[in-house]
Amino acid sequence: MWSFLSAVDKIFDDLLLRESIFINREVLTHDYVPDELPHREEEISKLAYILASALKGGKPSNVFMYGKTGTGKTAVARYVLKKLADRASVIGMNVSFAYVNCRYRKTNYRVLAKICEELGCSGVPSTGLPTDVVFDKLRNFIERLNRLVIVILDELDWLVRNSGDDTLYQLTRINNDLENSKVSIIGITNDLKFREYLDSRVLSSLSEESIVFKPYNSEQLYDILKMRTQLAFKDGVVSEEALKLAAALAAQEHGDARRAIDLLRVAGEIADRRGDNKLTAEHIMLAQKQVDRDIIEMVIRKLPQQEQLVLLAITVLNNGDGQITTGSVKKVYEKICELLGYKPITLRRLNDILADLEMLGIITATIKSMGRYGRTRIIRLEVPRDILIGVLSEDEKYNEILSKNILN
DNA sequence: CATCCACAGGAAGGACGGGGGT
DNA sequence: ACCCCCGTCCTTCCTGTGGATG
Repeated sequence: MWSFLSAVDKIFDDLLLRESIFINREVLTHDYVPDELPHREEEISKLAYILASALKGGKPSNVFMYGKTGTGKTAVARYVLKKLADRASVIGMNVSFAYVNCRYRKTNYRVLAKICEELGCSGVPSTGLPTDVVFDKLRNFIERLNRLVIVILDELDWLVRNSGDDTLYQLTRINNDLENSKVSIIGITNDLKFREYLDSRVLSSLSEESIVFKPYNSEQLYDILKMRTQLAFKDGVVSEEALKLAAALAAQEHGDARRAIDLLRVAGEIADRRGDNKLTAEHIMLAQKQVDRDIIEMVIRKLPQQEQLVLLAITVLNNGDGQITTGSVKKVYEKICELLGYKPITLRRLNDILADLEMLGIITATIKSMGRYGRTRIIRLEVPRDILIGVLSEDEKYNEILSKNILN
């Protein structure tokens, strides 16, 4: 009894006294803008050079920034603009910024509404007004601001793919109707092919200047992690192997710094939870699995019902052998609808959903011609099946479908 | 070499809920 | 109270197409 109690006490003590290995976890979150951006000196000076004309009262050229995810595009933009704002306030100059991530606001109206919000132009509801009315409102507001306005359109490809480039065209021409103010646009995208979708007039005016961001290599990622580690963790808790492994893993993922930092943060959380006072390569390995899983689960949970049903059909088919085609998905999907009592959607809509799932990276689909036997998409699941099953089976009805063999 | 399969994907528009201006 | 506009899903109708087959 005596020893039992003390054992329990020990557990409680451990839990209560357990200290975090973090000193500042915020440093490893996505919104954190570091004071230094290692290995992006060239891009920073290029952007700074372009924007510098603002300080002399000119209108900076519009800039197009390309590069894969996690290559520092957004960080560089934020960093340089922060410096510009600091300098501008010293010399008593007025500059305003509007940052919009088009991935989450991919319609013309929503992008304009967000710009209004960022600039402090009130009276624009989330819906209800005609788009051109919002645009006029925005333009008049900017004119009254009497200053330079820099609009950052991050992940611009999502807007254009979803809603075309009309608003973009209007934005690039807004200066024609402004007397007292000027607008510069910084477009950011990780889709290099995206230029092809743009109207040539929009493209030429948007890419007066362009900056290409190369992926980080393993050593550069190591430097970045090292720097963040010093700010985020207590001294000496993160092992060298852990940092090297995280850098190497992220380097494999097209040199994605965001990924590397995510790995470090999640690994730290795992270590904390387990009460370990050192962050080792093992924690990084665990984090690697966790990070993938988290992202996929979140995406799938947010999918509209019909998209989930289509994904369910693909999951079911993925178990069988043979290629997954649009036709086979449709058959299984309709079977599922029948079993669950839903009204199935048409083939045309199904096509759009498949394209959507592909955009999200859940599947890949390549169009293949079978000659006499028609043309179809060959569909492949791009996420581990067990994760899909894990998320989908949270829903009782989906679980039922997954647990019985509905093929043939 | 034309044919023809099994779709791909554009265009137009409808239903519906959220939210205007007047 | 009225009508208008928007975004989201979805339908209907449609034209386009790579390449094995006859």
